[in-house]
Amino acid sequence: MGPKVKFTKEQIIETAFEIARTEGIESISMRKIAEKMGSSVAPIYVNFKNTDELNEALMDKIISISRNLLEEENTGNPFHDIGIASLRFATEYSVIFRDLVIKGSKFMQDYDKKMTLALIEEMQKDSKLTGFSVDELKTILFKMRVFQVGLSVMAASGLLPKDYSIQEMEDILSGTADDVIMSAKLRKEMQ
Amino acid sequence: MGPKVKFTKEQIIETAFEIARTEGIESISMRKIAEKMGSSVAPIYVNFKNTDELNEALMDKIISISRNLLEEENTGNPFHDIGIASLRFATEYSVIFRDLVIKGSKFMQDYDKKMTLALIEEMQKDSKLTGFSVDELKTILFKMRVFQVGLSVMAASGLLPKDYSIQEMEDILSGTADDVIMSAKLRKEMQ
DNA sequence: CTCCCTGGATAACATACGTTATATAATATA
DNA sequence: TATATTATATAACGTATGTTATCCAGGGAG
Repeated sequence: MGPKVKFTKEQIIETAFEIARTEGIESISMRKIAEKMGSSVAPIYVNFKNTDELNEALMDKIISISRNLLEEENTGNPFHDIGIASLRFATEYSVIFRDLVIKGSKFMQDYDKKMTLALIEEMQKDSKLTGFSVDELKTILFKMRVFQVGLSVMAASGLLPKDYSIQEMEDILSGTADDVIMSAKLRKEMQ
Repeated sequence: MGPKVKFTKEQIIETAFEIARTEGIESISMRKIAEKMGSSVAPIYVNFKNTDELNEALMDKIISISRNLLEEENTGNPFHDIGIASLRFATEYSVIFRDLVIKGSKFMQDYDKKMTLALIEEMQKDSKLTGFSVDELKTILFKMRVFQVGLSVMAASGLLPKDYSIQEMEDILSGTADDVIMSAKLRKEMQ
């Protein structure tokens, strides 16, 4: 064998993530990672074939973090949980969140698609939502997704009032959900 | 005098804009502009002191475009007009829109601040909105801004269903506006 | 103890960038 | 026509990037 390993794969990814978190994904560079670790670029190329491979590993870490955030929310209402998890990601990792938004980001698209189906099923079990057709549920869900994306983007881009807390975001999010649902019910009754 | 001018300031800005529109603001470079114009970088440096000055001119053009889009909407309902103009910008110049969203972008923040005041005044004249306090109007406006940002971002990031038209966006936008207003009225009556 | 494998450092190559110094050529004016 | 002006081209400098070839040194296998 050879000398002791001083710089692990995990340490490299963690360092890359730290740069992404503070300066943005685009400003990651091999030399910058190396400098931050106190090494040369050699250990990076031992662990990763090239930049693409490192970026893939970084995306895996980001996905895993967002998954953890979701699992930490456990009200049993996935509708609510996903909204809060997304808001937390957008506020705690705002730079990365904005980077992902620009990218067109398969990340966002996949995340979205995967959730939609599960959510519709959950909505059908919700007592507040009985009596709606699947199409009506889809419309409600879509409106809420739009609102949640808007709130997340505004949070990550400094477009919210100063000191707007996660709690306030949560309130306005569920408040708007109520608006949408209440109005849908009214429209149904008027028919 | 000297030889005829072959590359004007406007042509340079237009070329930079074209690169921004297709590849993103970040991927503008002096050499790329020059190549696209079929010139060297010299004409650019005659017309602009440096990259910063060119970027300023580019932002001016972007602002002017967004202003034009707004002026093309003329229903007299600024609430509606701003929403549609923003949606059109987000769809027609999606790459630039996303770039501006990331940037934290004074552009968005200024745009936002400037509009809020004018909008509140307009809302007070709206017959559908009589009886609301200023605070209630602010909440309604805020919810609509969030929804509109969300819809614009989703449009620009390919998160909407395929072939989702501007008309459909317009419908869901005004539909949600109705939801929010109707619910606010209901809550008021219940008090 | 010696050899060899391998993690790491160093430095180079190629590329792309902003910027600038210099050269060239075209044109209006004297 | 000659000259001064100036729009443009060319090429260089300095910097940052990804990638790779080469060298060094430490530690287990024989």
